[in-house]
Amino acid sequence: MNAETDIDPASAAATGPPGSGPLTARGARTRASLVKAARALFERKGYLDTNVGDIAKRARVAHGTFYTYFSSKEEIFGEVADDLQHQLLLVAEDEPHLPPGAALSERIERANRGYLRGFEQNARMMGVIESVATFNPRLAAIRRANRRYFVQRNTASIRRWQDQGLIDERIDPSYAASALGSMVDRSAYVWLVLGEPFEFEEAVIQLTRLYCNALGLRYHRDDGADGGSRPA
Amino acid sequence: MNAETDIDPASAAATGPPGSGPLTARGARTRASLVKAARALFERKGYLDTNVGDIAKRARVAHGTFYTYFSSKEEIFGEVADDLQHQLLLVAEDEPHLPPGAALSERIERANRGYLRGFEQNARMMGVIESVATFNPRLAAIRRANRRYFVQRNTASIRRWQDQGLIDERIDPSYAASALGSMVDRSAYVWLVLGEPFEFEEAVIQLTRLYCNALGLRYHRDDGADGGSRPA
Amino acid sequence: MNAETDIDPASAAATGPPGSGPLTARGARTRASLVKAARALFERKGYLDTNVGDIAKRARVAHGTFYTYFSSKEEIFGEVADDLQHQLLLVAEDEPHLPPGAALSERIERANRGYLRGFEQNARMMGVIESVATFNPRLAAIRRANRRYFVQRNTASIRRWQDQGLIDERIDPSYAASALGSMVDRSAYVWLVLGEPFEFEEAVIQLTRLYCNALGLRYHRDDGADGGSRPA
Amino acid sequence: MNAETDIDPASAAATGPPGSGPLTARGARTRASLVKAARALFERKGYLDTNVGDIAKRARVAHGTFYTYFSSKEEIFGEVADDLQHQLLLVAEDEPHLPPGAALSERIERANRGYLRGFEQNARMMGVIESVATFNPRLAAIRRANRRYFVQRNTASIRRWQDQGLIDERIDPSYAASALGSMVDRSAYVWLVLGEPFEFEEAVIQLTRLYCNALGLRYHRDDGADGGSRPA
DNA sequence: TATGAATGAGCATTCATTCAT
DNA sequence: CATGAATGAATGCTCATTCAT
Repeated sequence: MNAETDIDPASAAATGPPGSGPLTARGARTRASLVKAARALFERKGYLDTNVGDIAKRARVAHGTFYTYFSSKEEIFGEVADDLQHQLLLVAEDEPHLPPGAALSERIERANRGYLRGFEQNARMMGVIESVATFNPRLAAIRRANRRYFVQRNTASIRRWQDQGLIDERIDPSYAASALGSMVDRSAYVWLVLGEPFEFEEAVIQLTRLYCNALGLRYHRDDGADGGSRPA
Repeated sequence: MNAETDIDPASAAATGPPGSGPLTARGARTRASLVKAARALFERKGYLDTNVGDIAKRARVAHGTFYTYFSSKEEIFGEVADDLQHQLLLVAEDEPHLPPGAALSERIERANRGYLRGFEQNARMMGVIESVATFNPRLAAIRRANRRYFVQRNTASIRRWQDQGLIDERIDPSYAASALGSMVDRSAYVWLVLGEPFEFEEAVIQLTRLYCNALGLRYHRDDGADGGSRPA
Repeated sequence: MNAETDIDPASAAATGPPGSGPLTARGARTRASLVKAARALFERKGYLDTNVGDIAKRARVAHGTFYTYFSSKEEIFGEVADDLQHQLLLVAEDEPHLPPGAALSERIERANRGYLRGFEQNARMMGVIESVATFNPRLAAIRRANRRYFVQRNTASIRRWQDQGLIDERIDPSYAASALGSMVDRSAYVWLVLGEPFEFEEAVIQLTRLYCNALGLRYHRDDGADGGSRPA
Repeated sequence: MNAETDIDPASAAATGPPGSGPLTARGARTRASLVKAARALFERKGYLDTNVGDIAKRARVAHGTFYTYFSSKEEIFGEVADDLQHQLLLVAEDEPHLPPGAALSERIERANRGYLRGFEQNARMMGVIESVATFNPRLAAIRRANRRYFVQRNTASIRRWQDQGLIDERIDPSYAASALGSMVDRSAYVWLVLGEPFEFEEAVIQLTRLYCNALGLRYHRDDGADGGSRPA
């Protein structure tokens, strides 16, 4: 639902010479160890303070070997970010499936939980990706495109719900999709990267409640109460 | 309302000798031109791509003169960010005042408009500040503290509104303050820094509607309708 | 980070090439010592085997200081080559002046002697310049332009001599200027750079004889003989 | 006549184990494709910008395979230069043979035409060889030896012609051989490598005229005129 | 023979900061 | 206060060559 952190999967695939080509088992091992080392260092020291020499050293290969597989620090960062994106999707899909007739609010809750869960498991790296996107034009562009995709998807959903009379008709779907996406995104960042204290399950519930309320959708948990979004 | 971008005003004042205030009028002028040059360059090229030499050159002073007034690039950046913070507050206060008995939703709308307005007038710099906060620990700490302050204030407000029976009682004030603050903050960033298309007034209205709805508060504009957050 | 390509209109104007700008006496000294060191190293080790670090070390300045005055190895090489060019002209002008009514052949001899003399005094560097011109497009372009200038000048002279009936009328002035220029140029290179054995005065005389003969011009030295370019 | 660009044929043959000749047909093919690829790249990008990896890639063999056949980039360059030398000689010999009693000037013209023709057909590579000879001591030494050989041969010819009373007796045979060789050599380079405009046949004629004139030898083309090298 | 992974020395360049004048 | 020269550590990247398979 909120995945503006995606790295365009195509970009990595399109990577030409250095990363492509046939790989022997040995080469695959070396490459993997470089990626692993890079991720560890990016997480610990951030993008700027990680240098290629460090990555190579940690992967126990010669400095020059790095360039057998990647043409720059930026490129290996893209790969790490890409890998992470896959993990995020997997985690989100791993959430227990809902019964066929599940309420809309339950589906929103599930999506929020999935997103937070994925973010939590990769919090350090998510923070670094966010950081890099603020000063690296290429990353920024990918992020923008990704965000656009998700916002459009959510815009369509919201519009459909409106047409079905499920939610507040005064809401503008695209603003709502954008702003509520920002809410979830940023909350995850604030809690998991900046370290603002929170409790996971409660966060999911509150986030979902705010989300549903905002749309004008009922959301009730564990009680028979109406749970209307208006007091009294 | 959303001002996690604040730079602690104390930080600049706390700096030691090299950053100490200028005494002569000439010194004041030099210092001001450095700050002005720095801001222009930070906006155009970002923090990383701006170097001290450029700042001095643009301010038409010798390279070394920079260090008469600032002990580092980081310090002058803090000052620029600080100046900007003042502007933001001034802009927010400049919003037309509401009549004494104005509705809560109107106050929220005013705050959102003020925040967006201020952000809009300094969008480039806001983007750069956000960026620097992602990789500079000192900036990040200041930002965290600032955000904490605003979230706590809003948490108190929300709690009070709950006590007064104005809003959804199932909402947790601190989560709501945090998440809704994130929504407004991040939306401003997405629209004004990342360039996602939006229209100012509509954005204010929609943001306010989502905000009020989320809290379970009525918000109606230009019509006599109930404006309840639930459809039908 | 990715904006080093920006050219700040103001800064560029103010900066100018690293080599320009105001120079204090100290700066002038440092710059001169860099140029001197560079020339010495270029002569001894050639262009490719001379690196910026060496130049700085020999000039007894920090590595980075080099870049206060020159933006690259290529640039300082250009300066050294330029200086040398001035020397060459000075040397050529230093040849004893001929009496007003001197014969054409004497003027050719004087020119050849002047050229060889200048080349001899800077033989090492002339060799290096020739070398660099073979693989550096910028140097090559300058050389081409330079050569064009001299060839055109000589073409004009030859044409004039032809009009005056002084030389072989079947000669094409531009081919002659080009080819005879090549002869003198290359001979100097072969003798003074490649080390092919020769004796200075004899070389001047023989070169001039071949030159005059080629043009169909009489050239006699120190004797009353006819000195016609044809035997018997 | 002018072939200072020769690469000593012995040099390649003298190379040790790594460069030893291929034994199998397959090896011969691999080796040949490496040489072909190398020549293509040297011509297109010059010596310095061509790297072993590129050569191997273009020859469609593994990087390491290169070293099965050549011990260094320098060595394969020597081989390419050597091959070219053979071509040059073949081209020169391919010039139509002269009748038994042909005039000296005709023989000179034929030699010049052959040299220019060969040079023209391999201009790019000739330029690269010239370039490499300026910074590679080994190539330079080979070139010097080669040039010495041709100059000596021409010196002997000129001396013989002098003894036969065919040419200017005041000419020093070795200076003349050297300088006139330089003239032809360098003219070919200037026209065909540096791109100075010229027309092939006219160039041959003018070069030959200058050459003959310089020696004090008659040279007339297509007319019964005397063609004396002196006006009037 | 062939492969292609691995090596690691080498180098130009940047830039925040210091310091002598 | 101002100047601008000087510093030198830091780092990404190249590429000829070796080596294990």
